[in-house]
Amino acid sequence: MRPQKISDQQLTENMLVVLRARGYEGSSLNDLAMVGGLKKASLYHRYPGGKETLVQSVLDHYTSWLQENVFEVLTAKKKKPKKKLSTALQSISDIYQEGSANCLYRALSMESGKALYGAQISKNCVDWLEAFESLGKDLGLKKKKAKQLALHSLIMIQGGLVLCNILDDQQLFKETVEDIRKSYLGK
Amino acid sequence: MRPQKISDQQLTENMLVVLRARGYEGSSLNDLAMVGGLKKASLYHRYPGGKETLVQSVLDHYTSWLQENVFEVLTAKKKKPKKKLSTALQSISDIYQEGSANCLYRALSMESGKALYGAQISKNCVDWLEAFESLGKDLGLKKKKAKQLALHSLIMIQGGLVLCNILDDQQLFKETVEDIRKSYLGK
DNA sequence: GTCTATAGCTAGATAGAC
DNA sequence: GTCTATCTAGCTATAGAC
Repeated sequence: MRPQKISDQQLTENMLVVLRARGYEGSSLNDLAMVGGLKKASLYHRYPGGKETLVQSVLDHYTSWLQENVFEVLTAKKKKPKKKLSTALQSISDIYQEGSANCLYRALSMESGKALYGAQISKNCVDWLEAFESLGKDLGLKKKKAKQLALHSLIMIQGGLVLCNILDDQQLFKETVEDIRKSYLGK
Repeated sequence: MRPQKISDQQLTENMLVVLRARGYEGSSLNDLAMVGGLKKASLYHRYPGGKETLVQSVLDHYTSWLQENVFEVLTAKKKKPKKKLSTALQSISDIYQEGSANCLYRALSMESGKALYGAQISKNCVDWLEAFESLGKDLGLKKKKAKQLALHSLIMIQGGLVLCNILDDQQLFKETVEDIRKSYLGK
């Protein structure tokens, strides 16, 4: 048993960089192995199921991070909603690197990835919507308005990321996040 | 000289379906030939430059359509702005098939496609923003507000398409388009 | 203008040495 | 646990028959 060249955690994070930028078909096992300093055959030791399970693992890691740092923050009891919003938006800025990094859900939603991961990505987006809806109710909004704002927040984030990526303008993403904050604080 | 099996126009439109759904890397020449009822070798007769020029041609066609049916509509002189907005939004619903079809710009903005077409896609998005800004001014908005609404419109369309695609909910896209209309009509 | 055949390469995946 | 070597299938692209 040789020592691991790179930890599972670090490897997953490095592969996430490739996957969110190039998508499922665009990311070769060669690419994914290289960012871990490995040869592709080594990936089959860690992921015996091949590319499909490898990407699944990265997707699970990404989703866990969002659940912990965004969804659970927003649905926490006995915390001030303004503070929860602020923490969640900071986490969102972090995971998308101020807009310079894509959303993995979107990267894996081209037709090939969609067939494999579409169902769970869909479910994860529903979790996003429910978490933001919970925040809206916490702020005293009616259910319908809370639902609207939640949907609006996710549309703005996804659209902001697409445009920030195309126009190469991180300021645009920053403003998008601020617009979401204002929409909740009623300004 | 044998007769063409399929017109250039029809072939381009069929290949657009593949490209917007699968992106650059995800669309093989086999796939692209098949939707035209051709073999891939035949594509090299029409596109001697290979895949890169083929996709370029589809992208140009797509951009021309947007310019004619959205941008030029919005910047037309001597037309009522409310009517121009209505026509442009209908065209947008049409080209995205009520949300069920992706934006080609987004599909080609994964890393591989971005290297090839990123510059012109960026320029095309700027054209979108300028066209909607022109509409805003036409409706009597100040320049800053007109710029804001234009950016908001494109973010909402892109985000709405991403979410409509992930959640498989066309009603969501319809509402997104209506939100844009309301944002211009001040409701 | 379209086709078959094929070149040259890279993809995902596996076997087995160390 | 990682590696080299290799398999098969698919990719882009080309040559040449019809």
